[in-house]
Amino acid sequence: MRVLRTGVSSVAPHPHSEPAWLDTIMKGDCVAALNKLPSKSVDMVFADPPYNLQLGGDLHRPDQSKVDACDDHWDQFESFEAYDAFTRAWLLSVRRVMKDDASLYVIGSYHNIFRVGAILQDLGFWIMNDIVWLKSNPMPNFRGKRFTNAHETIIWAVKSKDAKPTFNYDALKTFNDDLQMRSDWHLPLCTGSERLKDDNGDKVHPTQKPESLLYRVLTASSNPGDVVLDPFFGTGTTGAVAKKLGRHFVGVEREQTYIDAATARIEAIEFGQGAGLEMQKGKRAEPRIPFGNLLESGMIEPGTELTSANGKHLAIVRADGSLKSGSFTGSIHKVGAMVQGQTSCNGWTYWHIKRGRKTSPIDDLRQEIRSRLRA
Amino acid sequence: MRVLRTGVSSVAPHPHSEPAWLDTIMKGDCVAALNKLPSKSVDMVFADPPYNLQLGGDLHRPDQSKVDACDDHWDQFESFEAYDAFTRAWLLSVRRVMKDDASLYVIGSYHNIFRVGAILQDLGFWIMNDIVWLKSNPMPNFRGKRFTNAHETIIWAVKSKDAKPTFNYDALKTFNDDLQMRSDWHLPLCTGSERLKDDNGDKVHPTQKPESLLYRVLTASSNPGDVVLDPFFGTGTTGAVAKKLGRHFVGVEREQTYIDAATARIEAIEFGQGAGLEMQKGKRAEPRIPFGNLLESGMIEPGTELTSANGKHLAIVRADGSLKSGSFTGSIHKVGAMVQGQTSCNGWTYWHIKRGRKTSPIDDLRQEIRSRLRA
DNA sequence: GGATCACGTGAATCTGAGG
DNA sequence: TCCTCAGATTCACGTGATC
Repeated sequence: MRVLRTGVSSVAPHPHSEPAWLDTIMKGDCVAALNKLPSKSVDMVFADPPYNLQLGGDLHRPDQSKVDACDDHWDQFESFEAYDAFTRAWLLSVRRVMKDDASLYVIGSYHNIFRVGAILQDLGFWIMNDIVWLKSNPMPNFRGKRFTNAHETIIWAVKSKDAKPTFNYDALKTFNDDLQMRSDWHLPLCTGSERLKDDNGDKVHPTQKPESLLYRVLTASSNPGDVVLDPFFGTGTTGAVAKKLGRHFVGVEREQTYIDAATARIEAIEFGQGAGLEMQKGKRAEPRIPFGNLLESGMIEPGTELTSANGKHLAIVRADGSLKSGSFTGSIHKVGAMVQGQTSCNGWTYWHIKRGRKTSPIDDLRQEIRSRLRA
Repeated sequence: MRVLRTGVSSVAPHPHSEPAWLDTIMKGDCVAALNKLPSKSVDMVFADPPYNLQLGGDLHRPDQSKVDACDDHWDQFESFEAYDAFTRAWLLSVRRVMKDDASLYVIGSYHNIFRVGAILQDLGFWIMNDIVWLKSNPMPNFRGKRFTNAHETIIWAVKSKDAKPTFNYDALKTFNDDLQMRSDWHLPLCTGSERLKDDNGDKVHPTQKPESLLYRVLTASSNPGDVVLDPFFGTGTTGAVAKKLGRHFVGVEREQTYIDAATARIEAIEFGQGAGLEMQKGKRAEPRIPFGNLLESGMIEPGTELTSANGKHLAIVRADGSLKSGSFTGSIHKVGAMVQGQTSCNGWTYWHIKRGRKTSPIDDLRQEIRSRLRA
């Protein structure tokens, strides 16, 4: 097995003992190569498996005029069966090396993606989303017999229903001009200077994916320092973007031509690091401040009156940090829920306090404490 | 079996002896009902089968209102095996009644579409395209745990590789401003007055499809006078659009409530009244370019410094498209507002980037991406 | 009467830390 | 592993009331 070592490790050494396969391309068959990795060792997988476009040839028989539906069915079963076996094998290998909360992204077209998706489900993977990559510049349908095939499908799956994968929701929302990122991604094809060409000017790989696609996948489901596996490495788009974004990679590839192109490509990239890689964090990342802290710190006195935003509900703050509203007592959340007759409530944003002439949510006080803590 | 006869036949009599089932809704199980149709008797099929959604508990919006989920009994299956068996059964029944060159459209989501697609292939169907219906107004992801599920997938398949289905290429191209119709269709959900409501104002069917979707399907793959089958008729969108466009329909439906609603709906339509209408187009607004696109496309590197026009304020671009300026972080718009102490700001014109000796607003970069997309 | 705003709602596999 | 409970979380668009 040939192994590529890029300069990555010297730039960003793994904190502990760095495994030999990190930031390398393993040459060989996908299943055989993955067997050399420890189980539960990667944080994310991006897979661009063969689409099996030649499948059509298998279906075409020379004496097709005599083929009846039953024989036709048999032919297809045979060749789909082979693709399914291949798919099950690599998915099982990938599954073994995935950490329990790792994310798997698989891209494909209508030729193969339905089989991949069904097998994923059969193997116990849990689908989080399917995503459509809409190509702004697809190849037209020359014969005018179908719709222009203008998209590919990406399946985001995890190992089980209970997995808690990385999902940088706030980062993606900020990325998308403060709107939730949707399941449709409008991105151009890989063309121009990004497309790797050989000495003859021919494209090195027939289906090189654009870096923008990997950028979005890695931003969504990985963190700096994570290990990203690509079992069909090709010309190394996954590795290139991983290195740019400060992630480690490991690739598997059978063709030496692709390995050579990918190696040169990745070596020319600088490992990303620094403040530029920090991502927007949500409220959950902030330290938890119990409501009692507002009393301890003197920001609120026992006996203070809180109101709902519309002023309809009143509550008194008691010395232990509980509220009393009529016959209801309990935490800010519980009392907020009870006065509204609901099952849950975010007391921080529901209850308001009068400060001077203005009324503001007690969440503002929490923010003041948090900024004090940071200082 | 209850049979609905609409007024269609009197308006557009079938040339030969018109079968009793034409322009009717057959009540009952899909397979049993289809057994009563002659083989090779329909020109097109549109199928909207149960999606096999697997919902956890209740889901509430941030304002505490409860999402009215699709939890109907007909959408519940015990296992993937059960769903697969159901799918194989109805697809085989449909296959028998399809003419050799008939088109089959099946719509689904990631819960079921991969299984449907794989089974289609296993049964010998030939996939022509997969089409994505991009919803302009999907339900958001309220908990921020996934991408907004903003699309559904439609598979267009025929009975065999050799089938020559109807495809009204030129009509579609004309509809699409002289561009080939692509595999991504941007259409809004079925809402407003089009959505059927009962006396309580509740929706009659949880998953009524928009007529615009059927309009496009029927225009693409059928001709006036053709017979269109919908084995999961629901509230009859397929029948309604078929009648408007001068196609005959035949539907199968188990629930009397849906049959009643569909009957009334279709009877109110005049045969062929919509045939001269121009097809509903998706909005072709200028594509929205989120700031993150500038990073994925490599136009801006993480760590780049942006300034306000007067140079007073600086900010660092981070990999996720967020800015960091002092202790402020967020989108270009939010940070622009914060550094100025204002409530809102157009980050595109506020922030500037140095390119060579010149400093220009980042909006210039956005324009470059737009022109690239147009090219 | 036109503009504005509050409100409702859509095929959804929708929490997680701590005890 | 289970239970408890703090507390985080939404976009587009149509309708109808109000100004």
